Amino acid sequence: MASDTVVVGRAGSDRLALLTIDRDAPSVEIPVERLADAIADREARGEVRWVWADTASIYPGVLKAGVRVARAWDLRLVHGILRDAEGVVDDHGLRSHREWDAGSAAPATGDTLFDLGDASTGLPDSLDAAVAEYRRQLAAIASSSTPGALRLLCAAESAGALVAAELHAAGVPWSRTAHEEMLERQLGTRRGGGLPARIEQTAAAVREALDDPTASLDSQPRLLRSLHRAGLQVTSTSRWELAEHDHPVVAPLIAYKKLMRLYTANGWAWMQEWVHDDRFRPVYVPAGVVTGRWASSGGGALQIPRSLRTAVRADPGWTLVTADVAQLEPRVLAAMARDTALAEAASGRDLYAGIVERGAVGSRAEAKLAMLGAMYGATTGESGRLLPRLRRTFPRAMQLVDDAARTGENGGVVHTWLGRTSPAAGDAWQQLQSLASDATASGADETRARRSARDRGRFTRNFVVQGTAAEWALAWLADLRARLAAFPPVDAARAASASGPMFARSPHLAFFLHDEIVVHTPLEHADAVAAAVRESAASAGRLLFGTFPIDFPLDLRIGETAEKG
DNA sequence: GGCGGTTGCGCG
DNA sequence: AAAGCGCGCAACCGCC
Repeated sequence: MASDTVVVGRAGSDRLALLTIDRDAPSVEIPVERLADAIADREARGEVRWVWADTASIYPGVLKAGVRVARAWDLRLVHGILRDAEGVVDDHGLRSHREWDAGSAAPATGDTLFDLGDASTGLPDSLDAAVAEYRRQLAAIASSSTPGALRLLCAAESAGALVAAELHAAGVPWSRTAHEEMLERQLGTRRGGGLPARIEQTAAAVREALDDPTASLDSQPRLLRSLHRAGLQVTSTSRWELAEHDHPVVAPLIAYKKLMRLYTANGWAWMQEWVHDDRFRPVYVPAGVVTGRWASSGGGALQIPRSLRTAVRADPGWTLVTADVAQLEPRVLAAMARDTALAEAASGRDLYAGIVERGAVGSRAEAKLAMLGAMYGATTGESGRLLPRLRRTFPRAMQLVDDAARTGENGGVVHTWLGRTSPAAGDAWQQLQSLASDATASGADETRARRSARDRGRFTRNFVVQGTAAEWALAWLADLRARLAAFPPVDAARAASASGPMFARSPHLAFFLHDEIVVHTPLEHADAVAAAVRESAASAGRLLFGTFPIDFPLDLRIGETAEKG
């Protein structure tokens, strides 16, 4: 049961090469279509870490064959981390190998078979190239100032890439019926050609209030002119500004915008394009955000309105375990800063209530506003006004974010708890700053430079918190994924077949959004899954922050729909 | 008719 | 019109 590392590369147009690098053995060549079998064989014999160029290109085909891997190392994603990592002093040549900077070869649908990178992405695909890059990465980590943390980050990032592919393969169980009922209830009946009934009615009410039967409601410039003609002196057509005016057009116009948003973003056309076989299969993009958060492409997976969660429905005989972390970012901040006062305020309850109890501010709403302001860099308004009180009560936490902001304003880089480093200031930014410090600089130059410095400070301020929260979430996902894999499969007769061959008979992750997960599980496993979700959250906290007393309480529900109860 | 910029709004 | 971070997407607009 010794642990092995197997590097996968290409050995020709239709052959792959597998090399077990910890052993003195030659590489093995197999036809591309044998990869899933080879992986299944090797996984059955003991613990193994698969090293490959790009999980998003290779793993979907493996899953489609009903095979899963326990551990992987994604050379593309790890390269991105180490290339920028401040703690990597001697990079062992890694940074000069720019060919690993190429984007993923994964198509939006993710259903190519075993495509190990190709000419269109520029990612290297030979076994030799993969082995060489893997060795550079290990050496770079080993010689860094924080090898343990970086190794953890790279492993978590790679595990996340596995989860992303698995989430797409399994999909979110989706009820077209529930979705359609919701659309009809909100938008009215669909009519051939034109807009749904309630949208038409609301549009008519807007035109009536404007006393303009032909007013265009979908073109911002034209709508703005119509509003001006009707005596409403707004500078934009946004809901926030409209809501501040008392005029008969305001209510119907806001209603119209809301309905149109639902219709265009998540209406019947969206369902037609993105929901197939009772599953919504978004494409997740690990590390798609500079902070390390995931992005998504296609389907707007990370922007599904909460009102649509009612369409997320378990298969018959199955249920959903939905969990989100309460106030993840301020908790992460407390642990990073070793701010025991903030950690105590967060302990075992609503963190904002804890802040009120400590007397920093008067109400929960104020506590939330102040804390968000501290992490986002508010300077004005209510939020900015409350900040000094937070600074007095939680000086260590506030100093951490203030330091990050100052570093960014001065052109420096910051890093997350595990060592993901923010991008360096660009040439344009540097030029703007040096221009402003020149003797001949105008007042306008100085203002612009100062503003862009502040902008950058707010970015680095938030980077450390958002990025570390993303690391905690990766650890949570990776740990939970392993726990779910240990559940016994249910009878084939009870299979959720639309979840694909790999997940049809076992509890599986179905959705992930920054600090929230949904697990689709056979009914009889629901309680055990809920326990696993809680245990993995606690485990993630220990993995990142050791014995520092910070907890990560979950808001957890078990039920057939993922709607917040 | 394709393409990038702008506006507005959904999510955390 | 957000104030104060990070995203993706639809629709429109002006331009080539």
